Amino acid sequence: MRRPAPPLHRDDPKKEPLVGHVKVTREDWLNVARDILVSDGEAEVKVLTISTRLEVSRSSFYWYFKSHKHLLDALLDEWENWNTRLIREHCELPAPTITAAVCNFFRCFIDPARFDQGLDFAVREWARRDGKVRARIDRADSARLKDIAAMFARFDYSADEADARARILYFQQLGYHALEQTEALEDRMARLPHYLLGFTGRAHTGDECDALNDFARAVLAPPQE
Amino acid sequence: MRRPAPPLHRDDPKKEPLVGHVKVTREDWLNVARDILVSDGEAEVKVLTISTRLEVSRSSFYWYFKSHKHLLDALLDEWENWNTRLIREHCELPAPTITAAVCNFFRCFIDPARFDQGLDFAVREWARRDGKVRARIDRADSARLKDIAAMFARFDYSADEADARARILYFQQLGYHALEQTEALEDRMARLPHYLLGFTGRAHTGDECDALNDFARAVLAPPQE
DNA sequence: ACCTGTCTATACAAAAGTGTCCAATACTGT
DNA sequence: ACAGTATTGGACACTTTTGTATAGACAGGT
Repeated sequence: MRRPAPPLHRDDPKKEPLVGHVKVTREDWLNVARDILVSDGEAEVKVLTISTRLEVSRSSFYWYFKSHKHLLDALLDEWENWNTRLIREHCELPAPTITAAVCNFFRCFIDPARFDQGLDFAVREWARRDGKVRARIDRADSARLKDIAAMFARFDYSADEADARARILYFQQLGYHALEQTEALEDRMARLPHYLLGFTGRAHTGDECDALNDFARAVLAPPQE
Repeated sequence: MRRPAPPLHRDDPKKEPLVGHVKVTREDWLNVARDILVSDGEAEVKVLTISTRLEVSRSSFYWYFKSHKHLLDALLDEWENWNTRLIREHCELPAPTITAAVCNFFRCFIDPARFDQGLDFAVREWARRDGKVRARIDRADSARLKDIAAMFARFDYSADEADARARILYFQQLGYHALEQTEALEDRMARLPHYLLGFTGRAHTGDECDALNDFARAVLAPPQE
C-alpha cells in the first residue's frame, strides 16, 4: 500500500548549505519545550511548534525522543529532580537560628536562577487534567514538606510542630491557587492546629479577620498551649 | 465534488425512541462547557467532548452556536458579568463599620454559590495564552479594584488610601499565583506605599520576615505618616 | 576515496478536531 | 391527522497533529 519515497535532492541553491549551522541537540528540544510549557501550558507543547522554533524538520524530533509522550516525561523528570533537590539543599544549609534558616528557604524562591516557580506552576496546571502528573506533584510536595519540617526539627521543634510550620511556610510560598489544585495537600492543611489556621486564609469567616495578625509570630514563635 | 448523503433511517430498534428524553438546550451546552473549562482548562473545551457528555450528536452544537469560538466568547461574557457584578454587589452592601464591610467582601468568596473561584482561575490560566482574554481579565480586575476602593472610600479613607487597601484585599484573595499571571495588576502592586508592602509576599528578601505581622492592621487601621 | 554512524528532510499514514450540508426526526398549533 | 418549524444525526471535507519509512547530508576514521 505504501510506495517508496522518490529520491530526494537538496536542489534549492538558496538554502544555506548548513555551514555554520549550529547543530540542534536533545537539550535544545528540551529547552524549547520547557519554555513553551511554562509560558503556554502543556497543551501547547507540540512537536511541530518546537521544530519550527528550532528551524529544523519536525521528524528530527523522533531521533531524540521515542514519542511526544517521552518528551513530556523527560520534562517531568527534570522538574521533579531539579526543583525538589533545590528546596532540600536550601533547607539543609547551616544557620545559626531558625529565623536565619527560614530566610535561607525564602532565598531559594527569590532567585529565579534557582527554583523555577513558573515551571512549578505550569506542572501544577498540567496535573489538573492528568492523574499521573498529579501523583508526581503530590509526591514532590510530600518530599518538600518533609525537608522543610526537618529544618524546623533541627531547631528543637517537636515533630508535630515542625510539620505544622513546614506546611504553613510551603503554603505561603505556593499561594492559595496552587493549594486549590492539590487535593492531597489541601487535606493536610485542613488538619492544622486551630491556633495556626488564621492566616492560611481558610478561617476568614467574617468574624476572624484579626487572625491574620499572627503570621510571623505563628511560624517562628514557640508553640502555644 | 460532494455527493448527497444517502437517505437515513432510524433502523436500530434498541435505541430509545427519545421518550422522556430531556431536550438539550443552549444552557446545557454552556453548563458542560463551563464545567470542562473549570476542571480541565480551555484547551479541553471541545465540541465533541461536550456533545458526548450531553449524549447528542456533535453537529447539534452548531444550531446553538455559530462556531467553537462563539461558545468560548459566550463563556467569557458569562464569567465577566457574573463574577464582577457579584463583587460589586458585595462591596455595596450597607455596613456599620469598615471591618463589617470587609467581612461582607470576604463572604462573597466564601460561599461557592456566589463567586466562582474555579472559573475565575480557569479564565486566568486561559489568559496566559490568549491576549484578548488577558485584556478582559485586566479590565475585570480594574473594575473590581474600583468597586473595592469605593467601599473603603465610603468610610472616609482618602482616594489613595482606599485604592491601596483595595489592591491588598484583592491580591490576598486571588493569591500569589493569580497575580503572577496578570502583568497589569502586578505592575500596580509594585507601586504600593512602602509601609504596606510587607505582607504582599513581595518583600521577603530575608531580612523582612517580620513585616508580615501587620496584615489586618495595615488594611483596616488609619494610614501611617 | 570510501565507509560508518549520526542527524535531518520528504513523503506517507492515521487520528482527532472543526465546520457544512441535508435528510430525518420531534414538536407545535390547527 | 396534518403542515410547518425546531432540533438532531450522518456523511463528508478540511485542518492540525502525531507517528513511520526511507533516503539524503555530513563528519570522522580508515
